[in-house]
Amino acid sequence: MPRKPDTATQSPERISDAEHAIMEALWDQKGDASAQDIFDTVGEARDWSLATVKTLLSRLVQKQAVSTRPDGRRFLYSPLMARDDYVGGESRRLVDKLFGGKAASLVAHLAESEALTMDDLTEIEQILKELKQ
Amino acid sequence: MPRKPDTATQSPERISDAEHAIMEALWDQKGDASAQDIFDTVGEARDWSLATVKTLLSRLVQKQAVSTRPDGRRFLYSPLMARDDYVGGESRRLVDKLFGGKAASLVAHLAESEALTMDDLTEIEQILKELKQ
DNA sequence: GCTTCATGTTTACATCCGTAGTCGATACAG
DNA sequence: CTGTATCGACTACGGATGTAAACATGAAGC
Repeated sequence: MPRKPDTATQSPERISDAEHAIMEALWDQKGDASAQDIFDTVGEARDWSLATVKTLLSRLVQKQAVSTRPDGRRFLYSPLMARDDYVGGESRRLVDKLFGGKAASLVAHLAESEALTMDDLTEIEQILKELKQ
Repeated sequence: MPRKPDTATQSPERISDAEHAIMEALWDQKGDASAQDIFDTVGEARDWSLATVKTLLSRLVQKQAVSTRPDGRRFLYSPLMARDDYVGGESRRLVDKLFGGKAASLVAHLAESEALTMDDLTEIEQILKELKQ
């Protein structure tokens, strides 16, 4: 199976769902955070053990989505990927997969399926107005 | 976002990426299709063997996303899930996961990240206009 | 100096996913 | 009737994922 070199742009290694939760915690935390910090942030909510958090963190490090900096006995972790980039990437994936790459189709779908409230509509109009001139 | 508890109809079992490709073929095919038909449609594009297509089909049947109808010695497959529902579900998942459930935020992001062309913008405006009155 | 605690590393394991080969039954060619 | 092409069912297998325990090591208390 001659696998394509996977987007020449090195390795944006796919981030899993559980890993994403960790990333969110890191993005929140603004600045470095220890494994314990992350655990305190997401452990409760997701009902994860500290061990699980550690595993996810090390996988993220492998995937080069998170960097580490030694701080005495432990590590401090910080995201290597900007949240915006991640969000953008995921959004694009969805649009490509389900809407033939046309973002406008997504919006159309959201609108038609009533996933958008009247408030949303107004808000979007506002955004468009600003963007357009 | 007062969203309903997820279609009371129990488990819409998650559909994987590869499986989704099969679903697309089924949705296209309008009407029943045999495994061979599906293979002819997606086999080439994804470089899958007939065996792979069969496996994916049976997994989809298990997940109750596809139904079968015997036709002589073989089966005819047809989607049990409407494409719109699938698309809506996936879109919602993304919005929930990355935009705190606010669809307008997604649109805002697309706009700001220049994922929307000027044409898209105009098109969306048009859609909104129609939807709004 | 030991005991204990915190911390990263290694190992574990069930399930899912992508991908496909093999098997048993059947329809069809001759 | 016998060989062959088909078809679905079953089996396979490596890698990813979710979840976590066991382990090694150094720090810190006493």
